[in-house]
Amino acid sequence: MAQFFGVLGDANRWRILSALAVQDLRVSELADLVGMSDSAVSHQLRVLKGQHLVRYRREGRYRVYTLKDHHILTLYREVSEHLDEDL
Amino acid sequence: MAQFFGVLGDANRWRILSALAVQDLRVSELADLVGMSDSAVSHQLRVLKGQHLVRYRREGRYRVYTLKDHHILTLYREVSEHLDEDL
DNA sequence: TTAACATTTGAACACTTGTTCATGTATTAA
DNA sequence: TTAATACATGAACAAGTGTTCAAATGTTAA
Repeated sequence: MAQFFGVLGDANRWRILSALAVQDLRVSELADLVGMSDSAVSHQLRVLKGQHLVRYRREGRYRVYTLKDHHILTLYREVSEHLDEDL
Repeated sequence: MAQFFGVLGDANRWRILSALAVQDLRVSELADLVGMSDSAVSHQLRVLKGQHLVRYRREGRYRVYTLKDHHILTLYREVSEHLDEDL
């Protein structure tokens, strides 16, 4: 449980998830979008995969990553509301 | 957002929140319940307070901590379900 | 088959985080 | 007022985390 939340406790990982919420993407595309190196993105995708938050399919020589569980968006909205109360 | 999730990314903080979900507690009681030092609990309560997850009221020379936002329990349940899918 | 491309992997490093320990502050009982 | 209690705080340290860089792997185009 704590481990799962911990994975969501990083801004770059949220950037990756947000990008994937819009559309499936290759690693290099993700890297460009979120402004990280390919390698850093790859490392983080591994972490996200570890919590079954993303998965990939192979397309030619690319790996196209996709959001595995859209529940995460619900989670995002709920926490947003919680945080709005903090003003 | 990431910061909020990061705060939930620690097992000891969840232990504290879980204990407070049952009943309001003083720092020393919390420390006993979760098996941490008073000081460690105090440090973590500060972190939780920073995200408006707990608050306290003074009672005599004690501080009685209480869950400030029970939404957190909903969050817990939702993530539990997500994690159950990972089998 | 070979070269180029896309991504992963592992080691190294700086940075962050959580705990302990010693000390400080606030509150009440004596 | 003083001593004791309850808790907070800050510094210090170990352990954990995220990034970079170099090298390895897998895939396709030439």
